[in-house]
Amino acid sequence: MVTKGKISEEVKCPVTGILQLIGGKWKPIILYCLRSETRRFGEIAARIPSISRKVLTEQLRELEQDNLILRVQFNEIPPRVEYSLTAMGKSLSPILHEMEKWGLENIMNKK
Amino acid sequence: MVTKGKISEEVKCPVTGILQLIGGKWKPIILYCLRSETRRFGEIAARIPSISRKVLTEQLRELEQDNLILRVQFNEIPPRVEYSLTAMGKSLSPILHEMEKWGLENIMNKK
DNA sequence: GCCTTTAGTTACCATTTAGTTACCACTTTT
DNA sequence: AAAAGTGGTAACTAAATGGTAACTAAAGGC
Repeated sequence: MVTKGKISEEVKCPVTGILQLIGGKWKPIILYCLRSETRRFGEIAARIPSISRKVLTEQLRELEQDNLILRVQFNEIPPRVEYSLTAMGKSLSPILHEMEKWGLENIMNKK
Repeated sequence: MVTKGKISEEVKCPVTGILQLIGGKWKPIILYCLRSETRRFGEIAARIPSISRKVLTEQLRELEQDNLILRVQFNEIPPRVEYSLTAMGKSLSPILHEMEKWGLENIMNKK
């Protein structure tokens, strides 16, 4: 148990704080994928082919709990679930946009 | 072995690419810590108290290999090592700056 | 009757990442 | 003689993350 005491000490660092929300391997990509559109579970999975459904489910749940995305479930058969960004999720878009820009400039045209 | 094939397919996504460089739990904080100044190993460790020396060493090595930071070793006794951002590392600053801004607005004044 | 579709859940295992503890080398200070 | 200071490394353990396979629901198609 290291965390409890240290977090409060370190949350002087705003970067540490945000990493607790979007610091996972997949979360920025998921948010990036939802940046402009509401998408169904299957659509997200199709756009991020290497994520497994289980992990996608877990990550979406965490993002939902952190109030970054909204999950709307339609009780139909077959089921339909739509995900979209909340206001807080949308407020991350400058970060994602900078990441996208950097990626385009530094990775895409180098390979 | 999943990666090889999928990476090339997915590097249409610039966010995926950048996450391979700065996606770890500590890397953004380390880069943020070096954003304006050259710092010694011990200084970085002091500013990020909950990271262990081992993990800090590992992360610094990876950042160095990815050409984001520069490591300069002075052969003195006691030894001195200075880390600073490379041009490529500095080019990440808009991202770090947006993260810092978001953290300040959304986390710091909420708690 | 069985397969398909969708968005999961559950159980279980493997891999990756992170953390702890002890220790080194070398000189100066106490 | 021993401790302090610096930037680590090695061996080991723990935690986080990722993956697979089997299962669910209800209606439609063959």
